[in-house]
Order: sequence, then structure tokens, then C-alpha cells
Amino acid sequence: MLDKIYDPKQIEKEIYELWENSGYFNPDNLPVPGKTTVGEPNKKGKANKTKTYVIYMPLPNVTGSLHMGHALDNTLPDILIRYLRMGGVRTLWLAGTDHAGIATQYVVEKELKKEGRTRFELGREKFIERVWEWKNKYGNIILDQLKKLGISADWSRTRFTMDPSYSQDVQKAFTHYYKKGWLYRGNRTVNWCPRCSTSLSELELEYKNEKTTLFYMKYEPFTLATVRPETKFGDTALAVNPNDERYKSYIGKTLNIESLSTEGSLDKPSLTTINLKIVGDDAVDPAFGTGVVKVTPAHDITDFEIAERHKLPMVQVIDHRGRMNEQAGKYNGMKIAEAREKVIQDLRALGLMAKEEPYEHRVATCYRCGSTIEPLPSKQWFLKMTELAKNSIEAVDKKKIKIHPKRFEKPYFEWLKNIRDWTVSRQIWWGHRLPVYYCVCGKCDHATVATEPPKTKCPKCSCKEYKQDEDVLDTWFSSALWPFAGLSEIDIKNYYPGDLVSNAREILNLWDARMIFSGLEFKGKIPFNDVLIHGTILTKDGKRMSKSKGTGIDPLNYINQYGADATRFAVTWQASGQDIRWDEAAVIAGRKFTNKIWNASRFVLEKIKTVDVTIQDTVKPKTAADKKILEELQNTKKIVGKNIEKFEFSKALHELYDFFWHSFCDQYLEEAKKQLVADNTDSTTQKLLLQTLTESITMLHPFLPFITEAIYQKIPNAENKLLMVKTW
RNA sequence: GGGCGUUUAGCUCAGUGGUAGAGCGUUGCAUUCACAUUGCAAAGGCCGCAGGUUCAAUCCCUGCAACGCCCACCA
Repeated sequence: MLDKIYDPKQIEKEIYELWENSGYFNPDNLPVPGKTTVGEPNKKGKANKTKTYVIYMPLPNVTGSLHMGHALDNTLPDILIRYLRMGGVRTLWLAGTDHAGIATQYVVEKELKKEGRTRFELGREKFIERVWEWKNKYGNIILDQLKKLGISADWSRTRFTMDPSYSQDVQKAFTHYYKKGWLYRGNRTVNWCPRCSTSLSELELEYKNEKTTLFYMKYEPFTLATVRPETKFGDTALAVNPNDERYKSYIGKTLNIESLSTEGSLDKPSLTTINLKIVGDDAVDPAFGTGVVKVTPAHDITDFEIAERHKLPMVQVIDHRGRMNEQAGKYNGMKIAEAREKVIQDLRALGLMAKEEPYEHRVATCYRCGSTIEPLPSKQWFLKMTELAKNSIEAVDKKKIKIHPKRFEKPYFEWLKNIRDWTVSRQIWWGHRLPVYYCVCGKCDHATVATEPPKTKCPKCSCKEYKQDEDVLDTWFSSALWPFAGLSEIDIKNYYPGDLVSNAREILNLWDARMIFSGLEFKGKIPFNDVLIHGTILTKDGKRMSKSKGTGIDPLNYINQYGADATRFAVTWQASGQDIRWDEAAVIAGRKFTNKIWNASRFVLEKIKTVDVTIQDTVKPKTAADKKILEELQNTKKIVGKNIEKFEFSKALHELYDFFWHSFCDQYLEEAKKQLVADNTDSTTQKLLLQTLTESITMLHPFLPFITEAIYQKIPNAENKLLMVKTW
């Protein structure tokens, strides 16, 4: 018999153990292979024929703990996969964690900072040891938390993106691309901290408002505005907006412009003539300054991108220490601020300064030391995207892969059509080291791409010794391989390609698009059929939930207080497809619903106690109420199944809620009470109560797995089975 | 700046070319007999604003406004 009060905490723990011990999370242990019709079969009917269904979990980073986004990310696929498993499908939900290069390095460095140390003091090897310690300690936190949510992933196959076999696949992918001629080295302007002597990612930048001066310099026939006159020696073009009527006629011309010379003595500024081409580029805002900008590709990221588009040369005038270099002639060796001051004076003296006005703007500073960051050119590895992007476009364009909802196809196509080559190298320590070797002599820069240090002499300089590239690969380079690098060879035969990924929209391009072309490139097949994009969970005020802003909510709070089922209920109840303004009331509604289910079950089990009925009994309805509830049950079953298969989980749950609470509890149970005291010699009412209850909790199981399983275990003659593998 | 989305009951959201729905909240009544984490009932909405299409618009179209998200950027 069921306890009077439903205690989720205790029961959820027991039930989860029951499931794990059954081994059914692993598809290899599942009883009967069956069929699936999920996600509308492809033309070839792949989904119809398949006996497996594979979902790729969005890899949680090893940096953090659970938030509502993860709860949503994982509850929805869990509904689907439980539904299918109950349909006899061999379901594999592949779980894993991502080393998340920059993000993880960042948190470990913050740890170090608390100890007053830096990664440079530790050195690369020791530092990486520290990151591994972190990973081993916190790496599976989210996965453990997901278990509390009831997630039925196959934990026996859990992978980490830096597992040895995974690393091998990463290296193979790199060498593969290299052999195809798609990898090349080139310059790219990056964010550089002159004080820490390192490049910084977007994550490591802190923006500060800076009060400065906007200088209007004469570049006859133009005047143009800049806050950084000292970089003028690195100018390689001038740019205007192509639609700017004032300057349209200049586009494409090269002008001789009178300018400040870097020659001569510092005491006596002098003039020289420079040649600058005028280019038209949309990046130029005609409303800013005079609508003409100088293009300094080596020292400005936007300018670098303009230069790329127009194939402009790059002249570096500032070095890695933040000082002017020999290209700056007589200003060589000056610090940036010093040089700026001197250049301003010289421009004024020569009458080249048209106007100066106060100006406030945002500057990027180093999160560690607060220094203003200095965009500088550096050598990076690039992956040519032309072919790869084309393949990803085609996969969706030809409907081999469907993105739900369809409107997300647009940003997907836009991104891929305008894609630039992918910078795959990162100047950090934590990650997959590039399988690239250079000879130690330092005389030649010949790069050998290989998974091991080459044993032969360098073809250029005959040098015998090599050192590996210091850089690591972009995290997405490895997570792009997840659908197959996460599988063993035998698993690839059985389970690749898979079926579904479900994630938030911001990684549609970063991750989904890259998994698609990687799957096609390395396995010759699309990795999945469906991409399910769900809404973002916002706060009740409609702001983004974010840990750093303190607006994030940990679902464990709800799980502990109201139970995992109530939490899953709340997430699913609200997941209509739009962004969700999180409403805690939904969790309470979920708690009430589980309570309702519990008590209705207690009632039914109490009423059948005295008679001999089992769930195998077939029942002929006698009264109008009997007929009605059976009809509604069948109808609900149809609607719920259909909606789950269309990924309309929220609708399915609303339907179930309505049926169970109102049709079953409010109406039929009340009728049943009357019927039970009236003539009922053949136990029809008892049988119907039991049947409806059993079928209800079966349908509810994918949504509220714990409580339904707990009840099922108490139902007489439940065939000794688990509800998780009971067929619908 | 580009893209996308939202605007319906006090709150969070469904929904349909033909008198408007749910959950929570509110109010009233009920209640030893599954559940007060309950039941029954009620109140509460010019379905953002302005045009248009239509016999008929909350729904389709155009414009406007507000809010939000994603991406890019601020010389």
C-alpha cells in the first residue's frame, strides 16, 4: 500500500537506483527491438525502419553546475526517449562532458588568483595538472545532478572530450583537413594584453568606459576621426560606406595624401606623402565622425576584417610589449601613450589636426591586470569553410535534417552563407594541442602536421629536432565530432547516425552546424535527423537567466523542495517553444499534480484491495460513466502520443493533466464511489479504476517518471516489470 | 547595426477566420469516508495601437509602439 504522504526525496532516490540497476539505460540491455515514427520519417523512411533512437546530449562544460537551461535541455529529450523506450525502441542517450577550453582555464585561473598565483608561475605542465584536478573533482557534477532530475541517459557510455580515444579522433580530424589542403596558417588580429603577454578571448575582456579625445586629422581631401592617432603609421587604406553619397566617387581610387613623416628628428616634425587606397565597406558608419575612417589592420579588429575583405596589406607599428616598433621610424621604442601624445603635438604643429573633441567610449581591458588590451596580429591556423559550410547548408536545404521550429533555418543559412574561415587555434593551455611540429632551429618555420613528432629531417633546414605547436584547438573543433568521437567502433556500426539534438538557439551555429559538416566529412552521413531548438529560460522580468548576474536558478532548489517530477512538470508545462519567463508557481502546480496522482492511486488501490483484479483483466464498460472514461482514455492516448512524436511535449502534458485531474479524478472517481456502493458484483468498476489508473501512469511516466514508477511497483500483478520498459 | 520573436484575465502562458481558454492568484460555498497540495461555483479580458482584406479579424496583410532574445560591432 502507498504511504499516506508522497515523499519525493526518499522515493526518487530508490527509484533511480532501481532503474540504474536494471541496466535499461543501456540500449544493449533492452528487451525487444521495435519501431519508431518520431520526427516524421525521411523520404527513405529511415525513421520508420530503424530500431534504434539516439539522442546526443548537449555536452555540459566541466566548469559549472546545473541551471534551469540544463533542466530544459534535458527534460524534453528525456520525455521523448522514455516514450520511445516504452515503445520497444532501443534508445541510446549519449552523455558526456566538454573540456570547454577557455571557460575551464578561466575558472581554474580564478582559483589560482585566490592563492595569489598565476598560470605562468606554475608553468604549462603544472597548470594543466591543476585543471585535471579540477575536472576530476567537478567534471561530473552536472551529470550527477541530471540523475537527480531523472534523466535516463546511458551513463555507462559517458565520455569526456579529452578522453584518449576522443583526442585521437580530434588529431585525425586535424590531419585529415590538412591533407585536404583546407588548413593554413595566416595572420589574424587578436586581443593582446601587453602586460600579461598573452592573447585574450572575448570572455577574458572587461569593458570599461573611457573618457578620451576624438581627434579629427586632416587626410586631404578628407578629414577623419580617430581616438588612436599613433596607429596612423599602420594605415593601409581609407574606408567609407559604399552608400555614402559624399565619398562614393572616391571608392577604388588611390590618393596621395600629405601626412606626418616618421623620418627626421623628433624635435622637428616633417611632412611626407603617403598613398592610400579608398575602399567601400559596410562596416563604416557614415554617421560617425566624418564618415571616413583610416584602416589599420594590424591594430584594430574591425579594420583587420575590412582588410581581409579588400585584400589590404597589414603594417604592424606596435610590438607585443606595447611599444612602437621600427616601422614607426623616429617614434620607435615609445610607449603607446607617449607616442600618442607626441604624434598629437606633431600633427598640431604641422596643421594637420582639424579638430579635437571630448569623447567617451568603451575600451576592452584585461580581466586579470586591467591593462588596456592591444589588438595585434598573430599567427593562427585557419580551416577553410567553403566546402564544409556548403555541406551543412545542403543537409538542411534538402530536408535531410530538420530544424524545429523551422524559423531557425534562416539564421542557420545566413551564418553558413556568410561564413569566414574558422580560426581553430587558441592561445591557451587547456585543450587539444595542435598536432603540428616545427623544428627547433628557429631559422625556418616549416610546419609538419602529424600525430607524432616527425622522425625525419626537416625538408627545409635539415633540422632533426622538433617542438610541438604551443596552441590548442578551439573547443568547438572537438565538440563538433561528438556524434561519432563519443562512440566506440562497434557503437558506430550500431548507433551512427543518431537521431536528435536538442539545445538552445545560441549554439545552433557554433555546435549543430559544425556537427553536421563533421559527420558528413568523416562518416559520410548526417549525424542526426532533427535539431530541436527550445526557448530560453528568462527570469520573471523577462531578463536572461545568468549566474554572473545572480538571476540564475538552480533546479536542485526545486528538486529538493518539491521533487524532481514537479520540477520536470514545471519545465515542460511552460516549454511551449517561446522563451519562458520562469514562473515558480508552475513547480507548485507540479507538486500539486503529483500529490493528486498519488492520492488517486491510493484511492484506487484501496478500493481494489478486497477484490481479485489485475491489470490483465479486460473490461466491458457498463455505465455511461464507464464508457465515457474509456473513450476519453483512448482519445488522450492518441493525442499524447501524437504530440510527443511532434516534439510538442508541453501540449502532451497539458492534455494528460486535463484528462487525469478532471476526467479521471473529478468525474470518474466520484461516479465510481457511487457505483461501488450500488450493485457491482462483477467488479467492473474496480477493474476500470485499475485499468484507467495503470494506463494513465503509463502515459504520464515519460513526464513524471519517479512517482509513476513508484506507484506502478505497488500495483498488483505488475508482471514484475519496470514501468520504464512497459509498453504503451 | 543585422536577424528573430513577443504583446490575450492580477501573474505565467495556450488558442481559433464566426459569442475567448488553462494553471496560479482572488471571492463565495462545501468537506469525518483518496487528496485542504481538495471539490463546486463565481468574479475578472474594446486578445498592444492605427489602418486594410473579408459577410465576419484576437487570428490574414501593412504601418506604428513597447518589450525581449541571438549575432555582430562601437574607428
